[in-house]
Amino acid sequence: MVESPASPSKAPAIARAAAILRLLGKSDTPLGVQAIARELGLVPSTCLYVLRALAEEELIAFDPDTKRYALDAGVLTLARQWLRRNQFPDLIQPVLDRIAGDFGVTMLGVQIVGLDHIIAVAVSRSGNNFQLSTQVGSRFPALISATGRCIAAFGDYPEAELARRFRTLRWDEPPSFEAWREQVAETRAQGFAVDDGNYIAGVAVLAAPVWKAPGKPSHALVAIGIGSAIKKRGLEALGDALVAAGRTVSAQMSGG
Amino acid sequence: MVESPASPSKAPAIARAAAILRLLGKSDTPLGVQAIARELGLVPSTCLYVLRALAEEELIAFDPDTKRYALDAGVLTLARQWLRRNQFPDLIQPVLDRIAGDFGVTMLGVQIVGLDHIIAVAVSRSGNNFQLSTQVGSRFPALISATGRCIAAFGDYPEAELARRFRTLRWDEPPSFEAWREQVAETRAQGFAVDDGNYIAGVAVLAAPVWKAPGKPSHALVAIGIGSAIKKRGLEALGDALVAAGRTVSAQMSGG
DNA sequence: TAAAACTGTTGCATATATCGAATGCTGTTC
DNA sequence: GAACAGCATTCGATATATGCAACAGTTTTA
Repeated sequence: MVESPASPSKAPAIARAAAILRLLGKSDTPLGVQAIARELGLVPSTCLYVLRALAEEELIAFDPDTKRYALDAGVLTLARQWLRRNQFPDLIQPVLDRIAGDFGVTMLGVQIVGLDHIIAVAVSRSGNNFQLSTQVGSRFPALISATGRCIAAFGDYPEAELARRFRTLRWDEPPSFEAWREQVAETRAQGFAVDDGNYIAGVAVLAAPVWKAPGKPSHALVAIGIGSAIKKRGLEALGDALVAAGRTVSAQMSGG
Repeated sequence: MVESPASPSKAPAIARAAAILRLLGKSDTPLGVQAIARELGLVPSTCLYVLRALAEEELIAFDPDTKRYALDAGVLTLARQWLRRNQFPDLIQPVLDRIAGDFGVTMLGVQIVGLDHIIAVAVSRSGNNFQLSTQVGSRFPALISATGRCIAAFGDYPEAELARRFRTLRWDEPPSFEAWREQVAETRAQGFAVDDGNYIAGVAVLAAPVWKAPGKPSHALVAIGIGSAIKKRGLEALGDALVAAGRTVSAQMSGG
């Protein structure tokens, strides 16, 4: 269950700690030592030491009565510090709010973590649109949906790697790799990507890239809405708005 | 700079990792291996291994060009998971909003982490009140201000421990320990605590405890406002509102 | 009520993560 | 342009964190 990296890490305790944090995050209820050790394939005693160390750092909370462990508020402090140092959420929040309002869509600002995945770092929900719910901190595979086409179009990744990753994706209505490649090419041409019901049936997703520095895009602006509603109001207009906003934010991020 | 625990941990890598995360959080700019090692008193090579492990887990980001490390968005994911599993912020947010609006104060929901410190986990700023700024994830010493009197009043801690901790606090207008003890007694009697300009001159802070389970309070509701403005509208009324809200939330948390 | 099955926890031998010095690299100084 | 100074990184010896087996509670089962 715990992944083994190609070159064995010189600090395995940290990989274990991270796995424990993620497991506790996933779990809806606090877990005991044995349950954690079993789930992650760890030796109970080692697991106990890691848990104690994490509790010492207040990243996890220990309930002496039930002997159960859960995430603690310390992770919040780290997140706040990350947010404080990152201009991207602050920069794009007003942009997201404006586009969400203008077009009646849910807007996301996402950070691109290589070809592996993307993380939502800012969200704006339009009022009239009922919850196409995504929260800050949510993770998605990098190549999925419109954002995926964006990353493929502007990331300059080797074809073979893209194909390999593409096969692992889960869509409501999977496009063929050939169709997808064509859409990626189109994305490169028009500056924004469209996912028309592939990822989630009936839901349209648009995405435009943002660059912190020349090279691969670092972030993306994403619009999500009911497919029919978006198309009625003009898919092009929304796409152009995303591209324009992306350009502005890119300039601000590389300038400042 | 890195604190040495009483009983030496069996997983020191984790303490180092946590120290690194906090250091990177504090820093306004990405740091190199040597800078981190020097600041934390670590051996550079060990520091490097820890950094690589953290980067592998995407808790920190590594810039290959500058060879610098910074917090990564992975910490956001953990924070989101913590928030998802914790009912307290959700429960109190409407309560905070209401009281903030009614009394024109800034409201905080805080989690109590023993006698060591408290962490703000929910915030509501009243519109007309200019920024008495505190953000979610902020940490404060446990015994400071009104919340401190609350913790002392309802926590049943040994007097010596309280006195020891009390001496380390930094106030704008420090009360004497005797005066403080008296205020703690009063807090116990009336159910809420008041800090009238001690912590921050001219600023009044009120706090009422919240219990998840019988024993020591687990959280607190905190009101912050300009002293004169609060006193004009009635300090008692605000205090009673806090106590009532605290009782309601306590019931919901122990019931559900 | 007994005992079985589970839990969290400890002591000890050993594989191994850490340390400190040595290396190669990059940018700076004279 | 050469020597320096600082950096990140590697490498081997050793202190040590880990894995295993045994222990002691606690709840569930017979």
